[in-house]
This record gives sequence, C-alpha cells and structure tokens, in this order.
Amino acid sequence: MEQITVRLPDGSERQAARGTSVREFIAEKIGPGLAKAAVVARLDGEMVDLSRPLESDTRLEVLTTKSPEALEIARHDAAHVMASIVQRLYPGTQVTIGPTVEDGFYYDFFREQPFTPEDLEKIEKAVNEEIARDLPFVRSEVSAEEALKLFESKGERFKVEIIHDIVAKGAKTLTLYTHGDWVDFCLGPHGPSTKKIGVVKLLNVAGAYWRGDPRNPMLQRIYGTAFFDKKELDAYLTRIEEAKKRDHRKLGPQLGLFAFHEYAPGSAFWLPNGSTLLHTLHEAMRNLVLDNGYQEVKTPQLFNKRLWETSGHWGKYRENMFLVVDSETDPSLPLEERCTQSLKPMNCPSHHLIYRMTKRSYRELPVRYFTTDPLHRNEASGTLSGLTRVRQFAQDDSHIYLMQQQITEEVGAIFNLMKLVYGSVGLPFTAKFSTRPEMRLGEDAMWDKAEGSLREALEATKLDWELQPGDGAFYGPKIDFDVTDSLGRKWQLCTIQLDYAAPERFDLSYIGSDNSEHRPVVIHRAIYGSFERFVAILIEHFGGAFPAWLAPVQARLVTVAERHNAYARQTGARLRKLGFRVEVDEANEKLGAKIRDAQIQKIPFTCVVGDKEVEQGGVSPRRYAGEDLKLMPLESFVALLGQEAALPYGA
RNA sequence: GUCGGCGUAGCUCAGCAGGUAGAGCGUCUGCCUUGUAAGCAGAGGGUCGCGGGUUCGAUUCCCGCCGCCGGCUCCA
Repeated sequence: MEQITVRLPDGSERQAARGTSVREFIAEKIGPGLAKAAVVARLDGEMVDLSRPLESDTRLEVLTTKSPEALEIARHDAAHVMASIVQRLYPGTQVTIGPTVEDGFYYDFFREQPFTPEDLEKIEKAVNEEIARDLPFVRSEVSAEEALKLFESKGERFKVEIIHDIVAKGAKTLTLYTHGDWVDFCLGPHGPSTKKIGVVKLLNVAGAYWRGDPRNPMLQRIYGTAFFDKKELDAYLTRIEEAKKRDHRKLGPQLGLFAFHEYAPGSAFWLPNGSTLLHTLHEAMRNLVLDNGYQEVKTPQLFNKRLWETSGHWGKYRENMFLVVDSETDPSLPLEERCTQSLKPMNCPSHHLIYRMTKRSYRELPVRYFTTDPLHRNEASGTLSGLTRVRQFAQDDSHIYLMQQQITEEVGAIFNLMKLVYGSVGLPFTAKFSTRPEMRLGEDAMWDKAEGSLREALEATKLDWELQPGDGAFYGPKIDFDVTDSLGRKWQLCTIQLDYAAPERFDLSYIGSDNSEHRPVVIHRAIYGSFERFVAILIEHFGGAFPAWLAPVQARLVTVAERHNAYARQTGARLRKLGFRVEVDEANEKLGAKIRDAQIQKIPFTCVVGDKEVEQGGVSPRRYAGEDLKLMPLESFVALLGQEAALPYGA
C-alpha cells in the first residue's frame, strides 16, 4: 500500500498508508491517549474531522479538549444536539442556523409558540442525556439536488432557502452531518461524538430576525454554552455571577453615583458621588489636553436645521435627532415643517463653524478644539442600557484641523495621551484599523495618503492592531480602540477618524505658505469616548472600588465613641481643606458596624478615631482591601493620601 | 422599533384560586458608649408602574400604555 508522510508539530515525521483516517493515524502512530483526547485535527492548516482520510503528504496537528478551538467545535456540536432535541420535543419547529459565539453558541428556531424558561430546562436536560448516549457525528456529502429534496421533504423552508443561496454561489455538493437520526447540513468539522461535548448549559431565549432583517420572520434564539468539563462550566457561571455583582447598573445607585428615572429614559441623573467622579475625570482630561495644545470651546445645544443640512446629518441621521418645534412658525403647519431646529447629536458641525469664523493660516495648524458639551441622540428605546447606551451623554470630544503631512505626528500624539489615560486605570488596549469601504467619497490617491498616514502612525506606536479592510467610514479611514477590563471583557471605547468630507461640505480652508487656499483634514477623536460609557467601564473594571484619586469619597473617619466626634469633625475639616474628599461618621453605632458601612461604600480609606488617636493627634487608617495601617500621625496620613489621591494625568 | 421576560416599602424579596398586603436590611426614636464587616428595643413607611375594562369587590383576571432586563435591528 502506498505510504504518505505526515509531519507533526514537533517537526518529526511518520509514515502512514494512504487512506488511513486521522483517528487511526493518531491511535496507531502517536498514541491512544492522544486519540482519546482528540476532538478535531488540522491538516495543512485546515480543520477536519477525525474521520478524514489522509490522502497525501501533510502536516497534522491534533486539537484536544485542551484547545480553545476544539471547544468551539464542541459548542457547535452542542448546537446541533440542541436543535435535534428541540425538534424532537417540539414537533413542527423549524431549524435555521446555529453558530458558536464568544463563550457559547445559539440556535435560531422558527416556532409560533414562545419557548419558556421551563422549556429551556427541559431541553437542557434532554440535551445532556443525548450527549451521554455517545452518538457519533457522521459526515457525508450529497449533491445540492439531493440536499434540497431532503430538506424540502422535511418542510424546512429556512434550510431550503440557505441551500438555494449556497447553490447560487456555485456549490455543487453539500456536506451533511448526522448524529442519531438527526441530520443537518453544515461545513463542519464536528467532534467525533456527542459525548465529547462534555456538559451543556442553556442560558436564555431571545428574539432574532431571520438573517438579521426586521422585515423577515421573528425567530427564537436559544443561547447556551458548553464545556468539556463540569468544573470549567461552574467556573464560567461563577464568572458570570461575578460580572453581575460588578454590573454598573447595580453598583451605580448603590454607591450613590447615578440613577435613572422613567421620566427621562436613557438620560442619567448624576448623584452627588457620581458628579464628583465625573468632575475628577473631566478636570484630569481637560488639564491634560490643554497642556497638549488643545483649546476648550463650548457651542450651542440647539441649532437650525440648516447646519445639519450642511453637515449631511439632516439626510442621514435625522432619525436619531431630537427635533424641536420653532414656536415662531405657523401652528397650522404640519409638525415636520414646524421642526426647524434640533438638539445637537454631535459636536463636529459646530466646531467647523468656529473654525470657519476667521481666516486660518497654516502657521496655526493643527487647530485642536476640545469640548465636553452634552449631546442628545434619540436611540431606539430597545437599545438603551444603563450608562453604556444613553440618549444624553458627553464625550471628551475633539476635532483637529491640520495639514495632510501633520497626520502621522498628530495621531502619534493622540496615542500617547491614550496610553497615559488608559494606563492610569490599568486598561490594556488594542487597535483595529479600518480602511476604505466600497461606498466612499474621494479619490483613491486621497485614500492612499490617508491610510498610509494612519498606518504609519499605528506602526510607530508598536501597539497590537488588526486590519479591518473596508470597515472605514465613507469619508475616511479610522482606528477603533478596545480596552480589556479586569474581568477580561472587551469594550470599544474610542475612535480616531480621518475626515475628508467635512472640510468640503463646510468649505474649510487655510492659507498655505504659498499664499493660496488649501483644504485642511479633520481628525475626530475622543479618549474616554463618552463620560457615561467610560464611567460604566470603570465601575465594572474596579468593581466599584475606585483608586483614591477617582473615589468620590477618599476617606471616612469613624469614631469609636461619642467623645471622639469633635476631634473627628475637626480632623475631617482639616483634610478637606487640603483638598481631600473626606467624611465623618459620627453615628451612634459600634465600630464594627461603621467599618462595615464604609466597606459597603467601598471607600479607599477608613480611619478609626478613638482614645489613642485623639491623644496622639493621629488616625488609624485601614484600606478597603482590609489592610490595617495602624495608628499614624495625621501628617503621615496626609502624605499617604497626597500620594494616592494625586491625579495620574492632568494634575 | 421589535421578540420574550419582568414591574409589590428606599433596597432584596414573599404573598394574593379576586375580599385594599408582609419579612429582612435601610430610615426614625430610645437604651447602650462602643476598637476594625451587622448591639438591643420600639416606631414609621406601600394609589402592589400608570390608565381603562370585567366584577358587589381588582395588587391578583383582560386590554392599552410606560419603564426595566435579555436579545435582534441600530450604533458618526
């Protein structure tokens, strides 16, 4: 029999008979232990089933239950099993698609009756029983006609639609995967059998439009996850619990930071502690950018629609704008005609107006405007969510007007600010570079230059970045930044965007050294993104336990008994005079209870004040983390606070 | 906007086959004068999200609306 050569990741090579399956090869030529742990394999980089025969010389990599990619395969297996169970338990339900997502999988079903939480429990139980049956996944290939016949006979109209699409793209054959008596077509690969999946947990049901289009039928999406090991599942569920505890929507009101009221959906009420936090962030950022050549500006809230016609928002963005009736218009006119004004959803147009108020020389470029004006966007009601998706918010927004040749340096300067800011709160970040989309404005030469400048700036930062070809805005390429919080979750924060369209629309210009007019380029950028969203991220990142410089209350003095109150009051006043945010707890409670209160409020320092402290003129601070710093003179505590409460930027 | 779930005291939640509600914590008052995560006792607190319908009677059943939660869509 003809031999082929299989190279393994360690560089070694083994011979095998042509036609040997991957599974056999692993068992015979590598080891039975590995064969048992194997889920899928990679042949010359392509993911394949273990049943795949080895046809020619190849590189082989075995993916076991330790591999994250294998876990993804197992979750896809789980989606198949779940779909089969749903169709068994709820006959008449039609299947659609069921991909894996981060941390799990889902499957979309078409069924008139909604699935209830009890249904989910039932399904989950049956899925895990099915997994225990150890049914092999069997791959087969059929012609497109056969596949169509098969799914038409089952009345699976969504599957039929997908097959038609695949055929239209030129496919002649389709792969089917069968486990038990349930069949689905699927690119694969799949694991060897249901047992390999491990354990499945169903999480929730949600509506989803077929193919994401609101005009299509509404499907029911069941979300679930799977892990090879029950312990890993439990760890995952614990992580979800932990994330829930840190949920800014829960901590915000608890810590007196912000709240919402149904009279103003999507607009936060900033409570005293939250206002303090906002103020700290605002001051730090404002000082930082003013030190870096930015100028603060403030512009109106309400604008005549002609501004939005100029900017293009009236045509493209009106849905999201709060329109305002002009009381001086004729009341008998239709409402739309009376709405000649709008609250601003973005700052850029009004900044362009400022730029245009005087003639500009190349000598003053870059011109950098900074503002934190409130913005209003009429987001669809169903999208509102805590502070992360709101209708009123403020960005640390800047628009920079500069010459083409200044872009690289300017973007580099923005990176440096970001590094400083994100670094100060311990948020690592990565970048996504989005280049020219198909539908775009401007010539290729312009895009070449724009993308070149951004790429050059990006490379100079030595940051991790990935390319997203075609994802740029229609008027310019952009860089998006993701930060990763302490729970490993990613958040998209801010964007650096080049804009070549606005200067045209607003007829922006500067006089160059050649004494003629030129178009500047505009950079849109924010670092916090919006204060609202940034605060939400910080709350969850720190679990509400802010470092002293951010904490709304930096220290609380707690008295042991009533006779210490006067000293505590006096000491608190002294600390406040030095600029620290300090409160005094004079309540008639036991020390333990007061400490507990301060801990619940997650205050960085709780200072015990009793006989010893009064006598020696000191305090006994304890950190939120629990560390007892013991009795120290007040000056020592002032020095400590001074250090930890200092702004890490913009001081 | 849309699908599903939810809405009872400041918070967490119980309750009601239809007869206008209850606990713990917090709040207030009193006692205790307290040393590193909850002292004791008493009191107060609710238009059971809002509006309509059915009913002798609705927090409970029905309809509409509002808000929140999980998705989808959207997200310069």
